[in-house]
Amino acid sequence: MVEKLRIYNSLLGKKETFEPIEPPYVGMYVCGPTVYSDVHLGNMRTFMSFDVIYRYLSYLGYKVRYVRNITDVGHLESDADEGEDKISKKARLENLEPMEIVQRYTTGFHRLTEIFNMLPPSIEPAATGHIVEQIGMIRQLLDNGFAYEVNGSIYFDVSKYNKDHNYGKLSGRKIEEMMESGRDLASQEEKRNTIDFALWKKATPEHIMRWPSPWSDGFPGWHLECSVMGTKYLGETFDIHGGGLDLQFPHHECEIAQSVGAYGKDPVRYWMHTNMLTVNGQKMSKSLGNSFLPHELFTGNHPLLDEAYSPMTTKFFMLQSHYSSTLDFSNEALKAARKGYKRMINGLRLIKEMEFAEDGAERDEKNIKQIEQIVSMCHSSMNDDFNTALTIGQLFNLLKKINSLHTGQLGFGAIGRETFDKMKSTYIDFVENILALKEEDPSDFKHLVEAMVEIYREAKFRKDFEQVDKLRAGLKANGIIVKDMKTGIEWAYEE
RNA sequence: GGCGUUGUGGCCGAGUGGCUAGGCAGAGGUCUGCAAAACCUUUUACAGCGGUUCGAAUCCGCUCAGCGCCUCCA
Repeated sequence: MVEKLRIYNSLLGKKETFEPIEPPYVGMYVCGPTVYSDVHLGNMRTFMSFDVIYRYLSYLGYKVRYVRNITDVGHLESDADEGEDKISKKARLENLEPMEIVQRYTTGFHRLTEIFNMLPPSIEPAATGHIVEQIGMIRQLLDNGFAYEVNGSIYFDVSKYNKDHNYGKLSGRKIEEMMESGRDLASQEEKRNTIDFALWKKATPEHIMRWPSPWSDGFPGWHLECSVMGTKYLGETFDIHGGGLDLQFPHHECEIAQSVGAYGKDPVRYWMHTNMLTVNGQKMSKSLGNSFLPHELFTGNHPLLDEAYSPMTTKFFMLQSHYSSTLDFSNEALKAARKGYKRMINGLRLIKEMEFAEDGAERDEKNIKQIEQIVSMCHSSMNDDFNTALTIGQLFNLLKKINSLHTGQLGFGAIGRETFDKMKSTYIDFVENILALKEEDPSDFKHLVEAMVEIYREAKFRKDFEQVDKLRAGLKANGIIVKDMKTGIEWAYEE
């Protein structure tokens, strides 16, 4: 491709040409889920977006190491109710071991990624597996004078850091303003400034998840795990760091401060943030109670849903917007997406079966040029900050040509073998490998069998034995046997 | 309150200083035993008011409305 990949970098607030630090290698870190409850659809949107980004980077030939963590340290619910963390709270409610909670929801999350046809990341590190490294980073920050200890807890000294560095450069904040607007909460008494954040918290007696450290039995601060694991697996400076827009501040801002404070280097070249999924214009979130669980969507079992929507319909719906735009959920939009998805998949089935056949049609330069242009637009759309929405539009344009070819309205000879091959590989690559949409079988195949058996009954009644034999053979070939019994005609699985 | 961000046709949703986004829905047509699919054509746009410009929905200003972050959050 002539055109180069451009990425919107949150750090600069503009798109820039993507240049990896050490091509062809690319390091990408994405903040993964906190596994104390089911991930909801909004969470999945982010992971799905980065799955497509991962796939497209690979498609371009980059060797991507994709790290997506699992946050399994129960961080504090909020600064207000200090002492209890999300995971141990959930464990207490459900009468389970904290790690049982972690295991359950991690497994659930993994199932979902498969259902949505996502690739596993290269490395999926857990925060609890990196306590030693986190303690190490805290030591480094203490040595460098950016952290201080109070009663066994360690805090990051933001104002000291800000003397020589710019705390707030990612989220566009000014430290003075934040210090004024900081909230007056009990847990902040230990901090020198309200904007300081915890690197290590001493555990209260009832806190279940705890580890020994030089300062106290306790647990690491939330922001630390990403800094530590990103550095460990991708280096002190790596290419891409992604996550939901709601992590931009304070989480990502703190990550930058920690890395710069510890290693003196900016950790990330390109910061990418995915926007929120909304319901009736409001952010979907667990705390607002307006979140959809994926299975609620798949079953239609939710007060706001008219009916069920399949995983691929959902995925298509999400990919029809750009990752950096908010996307609002509605039944109408989902229904429209379902039709669009099916149209696109029908096209995939067609083109996969289609082979070039010289039919003597006259070469049609206009059509060739159109197809070439659409193909190149597919690439340039993705190159333009992974614009899946535009890309899908182009694929539909390509689909028109495919369908015309299929119905004979456009001759193979008109476009020639070369253009045909390009069209075919582009459509398949983009739908199947980049957007990663796949065919969904109609779930109730039993209805199909029942319909066949009904035709069998009628043929038998007519004594059309040729038809009867054909139907029986067809079913048997698919592992279904027809049973002609005195009491009636039934079917069963072949034993 | 501070900082952002968004406002596109019946719905969803891209995009852009002048060149058809696309999907869904609607209308007409081709094809067809019927139906569907497919293909072709097609209607209703860029929140409001000003400004810059040969030309703006696209840039600037103001107004209105929504949303997000500032607290755990993808």
